Amino acid sequence: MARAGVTAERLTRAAADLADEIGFHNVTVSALARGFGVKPAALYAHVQDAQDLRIRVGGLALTELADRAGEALAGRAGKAALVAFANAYRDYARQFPGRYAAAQLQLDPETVTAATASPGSAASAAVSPAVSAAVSAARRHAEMTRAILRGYELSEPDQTDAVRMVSSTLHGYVSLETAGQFRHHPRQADLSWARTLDALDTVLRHWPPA
Amino acid sequence: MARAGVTAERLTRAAADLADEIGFHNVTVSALARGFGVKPAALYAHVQDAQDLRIRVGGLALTELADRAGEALAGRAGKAALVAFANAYRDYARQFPGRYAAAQLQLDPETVTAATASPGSAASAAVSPAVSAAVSAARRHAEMTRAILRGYELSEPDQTDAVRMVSSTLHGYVSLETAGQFRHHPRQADLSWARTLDALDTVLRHWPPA
DNA sequence: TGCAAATACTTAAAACCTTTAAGTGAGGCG
DNA sequence: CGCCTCACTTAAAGGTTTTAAGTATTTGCA
Repeated sequence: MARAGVTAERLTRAAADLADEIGFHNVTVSALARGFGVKPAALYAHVQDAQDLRIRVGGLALTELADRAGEALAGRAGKAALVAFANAYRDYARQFPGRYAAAQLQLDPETVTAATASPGSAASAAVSPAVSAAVSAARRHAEMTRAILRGYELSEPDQTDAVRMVSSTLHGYVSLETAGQFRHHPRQADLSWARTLDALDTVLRHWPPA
Repeated sequence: MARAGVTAERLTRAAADLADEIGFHNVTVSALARGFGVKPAALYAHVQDAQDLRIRVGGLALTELADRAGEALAGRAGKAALVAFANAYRDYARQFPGRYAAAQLQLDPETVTAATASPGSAASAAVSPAVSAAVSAARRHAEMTRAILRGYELSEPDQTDAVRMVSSTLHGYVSLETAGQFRHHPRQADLSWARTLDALDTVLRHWPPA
């Protein structure tokens, strides 16, 4: 009975890799156990349950994505920052579709609120560490998006509105593109993407008054 | 052995209702059978399999959404059309979260390509009718979005790029909002939504040259 | 060094799920 | 009236998650 050396981290990474191969929603505890040459029940020593595992993969993806986006942002400002950030985002989604799907995991609202409310408080003690990690990675994304907008001199509440619009457009585009929605028309998705970023830049420079 | 009167349509509607209640990915053939007071195996007389059922729900949602969007669009042009269309979209997603999730179902690319290539051809005969319905409903959405842009006098390929940007922004916003992403900040999601639509209108009126 | 405690893994089992195949009964139609 | 179709049931195989209890290995400490 040689030990397989399973840990929560290795499990999460294996799940992420598997998700990129066969699709996030096809990843099962059983398949993962097979990959480690171990019985399914063994995994429950490292991970609370299947949902916990999924959330960990989501957290991993959000963290990796934030790291790449952060690198892309380094030393850039204005439109260059926007474009580099957006491309990091899109490239990641195309290279790691399973991870990207995991990052979009809809945590149930109450859990998110609890984790957001007061980190380290009694209320958030009930929240699993995986959820906290995912939520804090999501916050990093929001902060980076806000950092990009510093180049556009928007003040509150316009800045928040603009952060939401930029996030929406980037996420929406990548999401629709990977869903194959842009394959109905011959226009290359790369070109539309470039023009969409041009348009975002334009509207950020000329943000309409309320 | 009284007949329960199950049909594919009733099944689809029940699945959609259940999805709105308990979440799309929690809908099972078994739960659905229980709702009809019938054994799970009975449903396979009306529906190919679970995936077929999911695609039907997606098609139903896309169709309902297209109907509402179409009504919202009637008699409007320019920004009024954009706003009415966008609100129809967002309202639907908030009122029917399970259906909306079903509409986002990622059909696998090859299937979509087959259904898109040549409707009614030998190639698409292999595609299930549910897939065809979903794909054609998706096309209706694209056509309506294009209709909105007629008010902005964009010519190809700008029009296609703009269609993609608008779709992305609307879908992305609704998707992030329902995922609870906008709850981290006190700014009301309704207000950011209105400003996002203002911004979309602005950029469509001043679409940047290539 | 050697023993005890912690822990990685197995076996076993319950409770779900999907799906196919074969059988039964009821309703519609000639 | 009898037959056929078709909605539904029963039966069964095979997959999944998850808990509980047992076994063996590694760790850590005296």
